[in-house]
Amino acid sequence: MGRKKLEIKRIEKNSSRQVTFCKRRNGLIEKARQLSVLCEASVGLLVVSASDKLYSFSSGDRLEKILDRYGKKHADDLNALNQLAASCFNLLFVGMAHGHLNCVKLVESIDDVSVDSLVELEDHLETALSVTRARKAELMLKLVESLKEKENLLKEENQVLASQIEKKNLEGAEADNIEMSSGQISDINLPVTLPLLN
Amino acid sequence: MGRKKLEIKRIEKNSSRQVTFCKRRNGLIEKARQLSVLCEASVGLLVVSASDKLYSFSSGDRLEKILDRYGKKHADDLNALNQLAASCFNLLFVGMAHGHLNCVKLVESIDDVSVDSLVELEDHLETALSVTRARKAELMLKLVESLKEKENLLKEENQVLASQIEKKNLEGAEADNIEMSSGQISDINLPVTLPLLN
DNA sequence: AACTATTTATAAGA
DNA sequence: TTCTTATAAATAGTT
Repeated sequence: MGRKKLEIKRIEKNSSRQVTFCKRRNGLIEKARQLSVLCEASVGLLVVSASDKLYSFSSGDRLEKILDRYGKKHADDLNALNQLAASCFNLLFVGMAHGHLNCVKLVESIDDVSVDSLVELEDHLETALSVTRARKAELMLKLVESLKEKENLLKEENQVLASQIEKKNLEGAEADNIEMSSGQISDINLPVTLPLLN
Repeated sequence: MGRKKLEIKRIEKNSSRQVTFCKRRNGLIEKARQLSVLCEASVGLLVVSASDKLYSFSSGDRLEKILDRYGKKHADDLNALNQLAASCFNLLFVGMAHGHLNCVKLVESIDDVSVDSLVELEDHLETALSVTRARKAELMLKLVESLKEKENLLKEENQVLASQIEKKNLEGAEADNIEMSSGQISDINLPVTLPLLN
């Protein structure tokens, strides 16, 4: 869209590249904004220049809707994960949007000092989220399994009792050889409330 | 760029909105690609449709890989969530970093505002994740409750059966004093408390 | 999915 | 940078 058709490959001339970057970046961000407005879509855009300057756009107000929808949704896991991924990325973009969620802002480059804190942050999050959660899922599964097991035991027990009664009925008034199996009457001792995930 | 000038506000007509979304989304992604090629910039783009479909572009191959990995994965989604969280950070802080995806190149100095936005980001992320977790916990709880209910029904049935047998016994051979204790035979190891997430 | 009249974006030049 | 302008691209409405 200019005086000449431009091949899509790295622009060699330094100044041209810089000018084009500036123009096209602005254009891209504007397009992103328009898309989000016209079509009610969530759009997150992040651009990092060759000189490490960061530019971003995020359509901010969509996030809550997504999360809300997500929480209430009974869709399949993959779909849910997609949404979560969307939310996650959206959050990232939002977070980077330097304050106000709806406007395009230039975020200044991050320096070496912040690298450390970012790495730290990442570690912190990962630690917080990964190990304990896996552990919790494991325990939940065990609980469910044990309940199912218990259910089976009770069913068996019922069958034994039922057959005993039947036997009794058949024996009728005869003198009795009553054999009582040591019935497995299971005691149920479950936590009344389960501590929930936070 | 069309037959008529289009005001930038939500397109009311449903079909038009959808068509426009499709066209402009493709255009946007192509523009993002061009920018990254022409100017050697890192570009990350994420679009979520109103119907929660996810579209994305990333100048590195990281985003596609991440999403791809996701789609093909059948592992438990708690674990997947962890990966996602990690991936988000990787993408943003590492993958996006100017050109070379594995090293973060940073120049200028950080300001307080960006620190704040990072803190905010962390909050948002945790919120997003906890919504998911809460949903999962809810489903788990329902399962556990239904199992417990079933268990109670079986127990009642057992008691009825047991008392029938006892009655039989009393009728049949009165001389015997047979006492059936409802022995606590089975006791399944249950986690009494579940460690909470972070 | 195509088509095409228009609007937009932008490459080059100043 | 920023503006101007010729031209390439994108796309709104239509079929």
